[in-house]
Amino acid sequence: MADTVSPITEACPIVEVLDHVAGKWSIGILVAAAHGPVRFTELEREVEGISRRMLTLTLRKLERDGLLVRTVYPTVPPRVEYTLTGIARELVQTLVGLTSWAEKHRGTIAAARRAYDTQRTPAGV
Amino acid sequence: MADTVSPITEACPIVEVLDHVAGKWSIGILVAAAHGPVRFTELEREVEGISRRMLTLTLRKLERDGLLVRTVYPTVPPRVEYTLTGIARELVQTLVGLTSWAEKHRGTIAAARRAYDTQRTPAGV
DNA sequence: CAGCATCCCGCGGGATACTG
DNA sequence: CAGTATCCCGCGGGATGCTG
Repeated sequence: MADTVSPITEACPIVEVLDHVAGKWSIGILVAAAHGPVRFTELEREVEGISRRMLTLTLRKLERDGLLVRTVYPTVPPRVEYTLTGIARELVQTLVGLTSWAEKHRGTIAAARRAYDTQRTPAGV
Repeated sequence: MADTVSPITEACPIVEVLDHVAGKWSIGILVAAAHGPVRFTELEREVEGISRRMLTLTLRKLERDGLLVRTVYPTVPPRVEYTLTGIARELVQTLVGLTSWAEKHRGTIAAARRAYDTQRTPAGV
């Protein structure tokens, strides 16, 4: 997404954000991890539908971006905890704005879609 | 992205937002169209790197979601203008928060990445 | 428990060519 | 000018199985 550097992507670092947050599961994980240190299996349960593979990959990505801290307790069986960093917490805060927008307009958008679809399919195709 | 309805996606309409805004070009187009009614070819130039195909597809999607209004002037040659709707304008406003976050922390994130990569590649692999 | 490795498939999206 | 249509490929991500 940030491969081609265009004037717009330069002026618009939103693209960068989306890169960190992209993928089907990043945000879900961030939100799920927001309520405190959380273990791998906890996340696997809370972020419903995620596969073990994608959980691992996404956690690594978030850790690499400095959004998550991974703490390993060398016990048997192993215990690993993930914690949001400060900037990740800020990010989650910021996402609340988006949430509000979505909640506020979800009805409007749904209606717009139906209108559009009805218009484009007048007869019962 | 919103196919499987999980407890989290229910409680977290961010997923919905991202669905409207998903894709490589949606946000770029919204931003480019924010400065007033804009024509197809204008967008093609301003959103650098976009193909005609993806421009069309993304415009249709945004129109369907009620984020963009498409106005056709039946002249020769044809003239088509795209305008942000109110909710799209609100959305763009909201995205500013994300922008700020990105600008504020881009350095930190870049550093985190380098640290992570260095750690995982100690010798000169 | 918390992973990593492998196989596999769908679809987002690029390149290209044609049209009202 | 503003699209549509077709072909094609990479990669995000699901399923499954193995390990320290």
